[in-house]
Amino acid sequence: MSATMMDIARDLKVSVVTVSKVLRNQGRISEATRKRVLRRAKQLNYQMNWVARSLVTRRTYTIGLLLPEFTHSFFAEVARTVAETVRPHGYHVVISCFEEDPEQEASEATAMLARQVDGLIIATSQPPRRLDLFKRIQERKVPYVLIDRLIAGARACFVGVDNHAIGELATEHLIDRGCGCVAHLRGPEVGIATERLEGYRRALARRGFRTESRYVVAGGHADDTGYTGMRQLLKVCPMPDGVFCYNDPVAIGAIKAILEAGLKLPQDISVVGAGNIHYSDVLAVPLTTVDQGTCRMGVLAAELLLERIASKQSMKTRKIMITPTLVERESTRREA
Amino acid sequence: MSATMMDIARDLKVSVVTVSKVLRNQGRISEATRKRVLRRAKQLNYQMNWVARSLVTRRTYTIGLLLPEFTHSFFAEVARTVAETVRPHGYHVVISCFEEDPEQEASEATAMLARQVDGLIIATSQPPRRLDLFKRIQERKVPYVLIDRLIAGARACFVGVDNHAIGELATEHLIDRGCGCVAHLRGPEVGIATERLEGYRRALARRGFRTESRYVVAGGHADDTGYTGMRQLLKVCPMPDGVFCYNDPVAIGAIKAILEAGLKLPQDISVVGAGNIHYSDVLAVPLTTVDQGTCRMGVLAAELLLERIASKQSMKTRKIMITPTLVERESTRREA
DNA sequence: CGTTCCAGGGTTAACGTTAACTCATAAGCT
DNA sequence: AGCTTATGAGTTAACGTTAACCCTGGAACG
Repeated sequence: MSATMMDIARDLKVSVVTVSKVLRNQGRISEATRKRVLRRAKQLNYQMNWVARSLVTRRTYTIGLLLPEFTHSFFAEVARTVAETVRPHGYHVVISCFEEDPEQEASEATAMLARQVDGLIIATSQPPRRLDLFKRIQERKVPYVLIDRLIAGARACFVGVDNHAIGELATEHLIDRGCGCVAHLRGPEVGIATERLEGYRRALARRGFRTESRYVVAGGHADDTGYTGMRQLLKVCPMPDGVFCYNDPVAIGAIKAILEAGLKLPQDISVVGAGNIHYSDVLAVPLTTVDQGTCRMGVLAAELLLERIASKQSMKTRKIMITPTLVERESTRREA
Repeated sequence: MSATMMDIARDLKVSVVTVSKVLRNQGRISEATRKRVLRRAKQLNYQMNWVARSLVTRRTYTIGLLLPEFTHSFFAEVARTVAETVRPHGYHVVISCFEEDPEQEASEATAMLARQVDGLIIATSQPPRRLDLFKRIQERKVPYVLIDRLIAGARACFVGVDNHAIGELATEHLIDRGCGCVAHLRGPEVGIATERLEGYRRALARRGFRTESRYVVAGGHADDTGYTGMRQLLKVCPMPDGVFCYNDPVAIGAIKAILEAGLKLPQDISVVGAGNIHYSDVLAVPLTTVDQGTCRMGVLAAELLLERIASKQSMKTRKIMITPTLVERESTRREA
């Protein structure tokens, strides 16, 4: 079908190896031969077959990115930065999304290993039910980096954000702005959400408040749970005057419920989200949120993985914790 | 490193081919041998090397998805549905984003071809400056499907939405709702935006209005251009009482500008977007928009590609046009 | 008893490329 | 002249699988 090195070699009556050397700029080749090879390659519209090359070099220059979902803008952002970071190094990214299903996560990871990826970046499902998966990856000696979601006790590289700090930052900001009753719309039962809740608790305690369970409402990842959760909070007496939301989508849902109830932001209730997703600043009420350094996370994970791929012997595992920062917009009061 | 069929064969004193046959469920193998092979494979934690298999079968079971950007939720949605559609057929998806840069598009496509993808789905950059790219793909006889963005005159399969209809639907809806002065925040200089503008013009003409250039403001893909564009429109005299926005992000930006100016939606101005992106219904003012059948687009493109991959001889090219539908929410007036 | 047939394997040669050598030839040096 | 050295190739054998064919021994058949 398409031209191979053998075609070029036959046409030019040289050996395939000579062609290979020219195309890789390796070995000693006379200028004359080099030019002939390159010309013929261009004429035949030659394209290297990476499958064949990978088989012998044992490198695919492909890294696998395993995400819970595409459409969550946090993960989309991660995917973009990872791809951009590895591209200059000649790597490609295969993305797969397992929809928060541990079984699918395992099967997707297996498929990637079978396709001989050079490394993996994984935002693993929570709670991690398939620890055998990581044992298998480790056995194959394929380097991998966990991102965003840590596996407790695993000896693996990790890049994520300090979720305790997120909770503390958001809650203290609300208190600083004069909120005397700060509620929390917490996320699902996963480590990262629990840590944010923990940060919320610590901040309250440090400022002399008690955590009251009626002000902590369980929820999920998406905006619908923020909406229903907020409606629930509005019925609590006394009504909270500040809400720390697990993430921005939840905060968006919460804001919708608040406005629907005829209340004003931030006069009646202040809201803080987390994530600093793209739309959070074009909302009707631009969202005060905690930036978790999404781009830096992608870049750092990618760089860490490249480093691990380059250094054959397993370096000691590293855990990188990004320090979150508060982004003040208009969903929290200005005055103290 | 990791076990190969040869390891299994050596251990069991059978030939590699026997192992291969067992693992593929092909050829005649006695139950006894089959069991021995499978057991040993499990013991060794054997994983098929797809690179080697692909080299000989000439199929990678990988399809390439070439997108202008990840983070735009439309493309993220497409990516998700494509991946979900092809997964049951054993295919994987390699996504690459070229950031609206034709050169990068060409180089990413080349890299995918080199990696021997079985097919390509491309939302090509606009205007398509690298037609040679598609000639090269065609020469290689790799099936491909264009999505969302068509190349004028190309003999290629295509799945997209009827952009004229989007413009007409949105504009007529605004007129039906009593808007006497409908403006348009148009997108960038690409075919798809021009078609929406054309639909806007046609609808105006059909209802007896003239298109006035001062009510058509140029912009881009993102919300910032919607914001600045709307601020510009608000200064026009008389002020429009209805705006058809090129897409939802632009509409979100426009709404922000409108609210900032102290005007009310939909009482003072009605806004229609296009795309029906996820956040459009959780905004402070839920957005009336035109749904472009994003999921169906992904599914149809994937199915079309699979069909083309399956049927070796090139079937006749097909162009599938999705009919958009209006999704009425609260950014347009109810009363006529 | 010879022939056919089939189950259950095995052999050989790819697939397209690269790693690791080897081998002429000519040039440079003593 | 005889030795080393550099140059510009070529040879051979992988990499891990599969396609396409070939073989053997026994059962079935007339």
